[in-house]
Amino acid sequence: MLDVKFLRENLEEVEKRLKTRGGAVDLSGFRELDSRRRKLLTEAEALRARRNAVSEEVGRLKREKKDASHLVAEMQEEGAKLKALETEATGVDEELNKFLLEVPNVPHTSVPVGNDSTDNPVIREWGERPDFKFSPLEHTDVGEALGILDFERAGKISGARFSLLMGAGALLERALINFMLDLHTREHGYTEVLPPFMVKSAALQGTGQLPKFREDLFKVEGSDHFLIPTAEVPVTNIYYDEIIDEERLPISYAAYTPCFRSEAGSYGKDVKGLIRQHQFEKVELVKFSHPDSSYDQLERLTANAEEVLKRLGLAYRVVTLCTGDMGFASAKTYDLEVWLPGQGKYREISSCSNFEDFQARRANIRFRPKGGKPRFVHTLNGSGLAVGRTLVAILENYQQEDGSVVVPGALRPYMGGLEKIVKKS
RNA sequence: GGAGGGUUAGGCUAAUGGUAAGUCACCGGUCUUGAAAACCGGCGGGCUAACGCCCUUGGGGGUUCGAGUCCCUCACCCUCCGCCA
Repeated sequence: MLDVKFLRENLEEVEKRLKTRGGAVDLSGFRELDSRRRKLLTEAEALRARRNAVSEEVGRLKREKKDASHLVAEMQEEGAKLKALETEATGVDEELNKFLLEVPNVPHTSVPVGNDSTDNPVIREWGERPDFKFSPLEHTDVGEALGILDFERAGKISGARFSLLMGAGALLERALINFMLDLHTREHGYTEVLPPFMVKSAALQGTGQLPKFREDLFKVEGSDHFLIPTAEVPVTNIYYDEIIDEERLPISYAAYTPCFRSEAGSYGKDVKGLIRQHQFEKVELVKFSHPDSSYDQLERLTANAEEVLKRLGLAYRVVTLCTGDMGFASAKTYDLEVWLPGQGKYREISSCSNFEDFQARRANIRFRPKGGKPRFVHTLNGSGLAVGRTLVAILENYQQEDGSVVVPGALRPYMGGLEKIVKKS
């Protein structure tokens, strides 16, 4: 959510910059709503001030055993006026709030202007793409041939966009989770968190998924619970409505969770394989930062996610999302894209964002500067990494001509020393 | 599921229906060579150039001239019982 005062004072500039995100941005209603709200507030406050003064006078008269009935009668009338005014003010307030909750974050000045993913500049590349002496298969073919991936049977159980990992496939997934968590907690200074996998709507509003993106979520029937679309939601909301001691910043958390997404509107996209699922596993990195250093923290967080790919020996590139491709709540986002030889493309495997105070304002997460008033923190997060897609990358990059898959060295300690996944006879 | 107790500002804690008192921590100041102590001030949010004014006692609603306090409702926490991995 944007700061009302900031919006009031910079409306034209904000509108101009939000337009670069593409889509419909209409802030024209703001001025009217804001001034109506302020006018009603002033009127109601004046009435309340009078009521408070008169009530005090009534109390004084009663204590002195004097008659106060004329004042009481007067206030009974005034009370009705005040109530009407308050009802109207509450209405306008709700309208303004509803409006503000749907306004996206303002892109940082360093974000390139562009329309879509084709305008995202590549800022660095790492690693060698493997050179195959044969035509590399997609991960679905590799996995199904090895008997470690089963989409048919997953379909019987849960329908489309679900998967079944068997044997070495399930072990590989578990190894990746443990490897990533160990790397971030032991070497990058993150504290491990295992949060709830269901959250209430207030938490989703805090991080920005609600109210605008309800259709992307799975909701539990008959209660105010949603399945988390990412660990960002429960982990960022750990400090919902809290004031954090300044000395504790930055706070860095790493969390493994499954993620659940309805993928509404993505029909026909990535229908095959593990790339786009209703349920997938992810290790997420979340930071709470002092506003002065949040962009340094974004660089560090991104580097921490990249380290996973480096240790696994997977070629990747880093792109800066242009204004038209950024998420709703983000001020700046880097995507990590891993090379998938089976598809012959780079595919997103991590998305690292600085939300500045956009989420902190919604979730009321503040810190107290030395001797000063509480200020909003900056929140950041990034995948470190999407586990399912990492498994895809391993199957495609480490596949052998005989159909086996070599286990990257970094993962072998997590797989009982297994060096190669082969078909079980 | 049943019974009882609870939720007040960063923490802790008070307030016969009369307009949120105190305390600890923290910040600033006076004093001091420096520090501590002591004393003074500040320490939830909004509006205002300022003086001030308004809001804030878990959420929502009601009664009342006036609600932390009374009533209704919801949420969460604690204790006990039942069920349960």
